Amino acid sequence: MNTHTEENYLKAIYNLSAVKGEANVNELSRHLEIKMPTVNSMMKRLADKKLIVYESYKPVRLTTKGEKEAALIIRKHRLTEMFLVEKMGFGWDEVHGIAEQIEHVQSSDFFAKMDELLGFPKIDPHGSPIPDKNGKMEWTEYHKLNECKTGDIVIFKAVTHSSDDFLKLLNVRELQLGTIIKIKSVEAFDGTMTIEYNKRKPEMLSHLVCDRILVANRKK
Amino acid sequence: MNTHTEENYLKAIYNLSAVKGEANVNELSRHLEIKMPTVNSMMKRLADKKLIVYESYKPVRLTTKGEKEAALIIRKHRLTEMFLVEKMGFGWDEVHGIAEQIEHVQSSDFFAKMDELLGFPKIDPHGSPIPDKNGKMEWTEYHKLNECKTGDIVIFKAVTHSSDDFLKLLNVRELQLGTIIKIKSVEAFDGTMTIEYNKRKPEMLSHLVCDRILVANRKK
DNA sequence: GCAACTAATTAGACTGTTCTAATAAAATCA
DNA sequence: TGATTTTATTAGAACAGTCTAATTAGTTGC
Repeated sequence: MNTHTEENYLKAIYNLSAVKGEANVNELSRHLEIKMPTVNSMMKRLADKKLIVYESYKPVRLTTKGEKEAALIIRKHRLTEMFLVEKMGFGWDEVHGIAEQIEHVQSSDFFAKMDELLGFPKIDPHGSPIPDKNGKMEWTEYHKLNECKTGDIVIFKAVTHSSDDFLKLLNVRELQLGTIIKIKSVEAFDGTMTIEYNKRKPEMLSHLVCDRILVANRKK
Repeated sequence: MNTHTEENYLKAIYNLSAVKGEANVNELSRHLEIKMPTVNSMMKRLADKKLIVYESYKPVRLTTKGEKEAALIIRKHRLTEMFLVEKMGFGWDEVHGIAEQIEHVQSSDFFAKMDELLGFPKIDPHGSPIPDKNGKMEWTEYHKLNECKTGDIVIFKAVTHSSDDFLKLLNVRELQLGTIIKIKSVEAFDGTMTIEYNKRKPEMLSHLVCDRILVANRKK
């Protein structure tokens, strides 16, 4: 008996927890664009339902049950994104908002069919892993482009944020998942990187952009 | 700024109006499985928004505005049903419930893409016409199987109800849209029809079933 | 360690959507 | 036409989800 609303709270807690293992009311409020007192009262409700662990004035954590529910919503979201890109011809910068609506559809058949038609994908169009039917998810060990040094050659594997504007910036520069990137130089002052790929002329990427790009060393 | 709820009321009024041009509170209540006082108060809200014409103790009618909104929701519903059947491999008996959820997605791009991928279909998997982007819909002149006489040969064109059970009954009997049906006899007492099609042995269909099957004379 | 700031909570209100119980109007039918 | 049944309405309550304003608890910086 999940409401749309509850699912959005769980998803937000899940995403924020990914970094620190917990989320505080203030962050949730900003992320969901819902005022703090509202978030606060919802935390009590989620705690009553044993979906989160909540004590006054402390950050919240998902319970095992809450984590599983959140992961399954994220599974639906990411399967949908993949379907929209692979089977319907949308761009990776167009699918987030649509998937946010479709993820709330209550029909396991529907998502099972997507999964099957896609050949049981492990990642979404942004390189993020798709949790399995039990809510288990495996993050391959990537690192941020930011953390690379001059001379490194790496493969673009995923983005950590999927905002329209960010993805369009990458589109314009023809940077796609799988692109092999060579770091030509790193500006000491502000972290701006100059990179080369696809035999194009060098591109410069700001620190903020490099912080949102995940890469793997060029082996496999 | 349509809510999910409002859309469901409009759709119900639209569907009930198809027959008589108007709908009363009692019917709406049964159809939506929402109690009469709730429906009643919603009628006032819809009237305030100029979506329906409502006077106490009288049936409601959609305004031009309300009719257009309803038709556009039905467009989304039927496009979705067609997509689920044609592009995802669902059966015509499986798609109604899923489409009821997806029809509320707010993204014209999403439905435009479906429409395009489907080659701009004019009918849904149950033979019902899909309203165009302006909410205009054309019903070809079909008649009920019920109204046919012994000896008539007709083509199965559409169903007037899409309940699971009804469609499964047709599945079991291999009755599909396009099937050419010959009426062998009609039972005078209860209207049961004996029909023949696809070179199978004759089948008997109850009056209720025949009432929900729309057919065309066998010309075009 | 206190002042100032930030984060979190409480209290109370409002909207949307639903309900039940009671009442009233309209329709039916004998 | 008057009694009965059906349909519709009003009144009032409830819950989910949101808000603002006021208060309290923690945190940070001298």
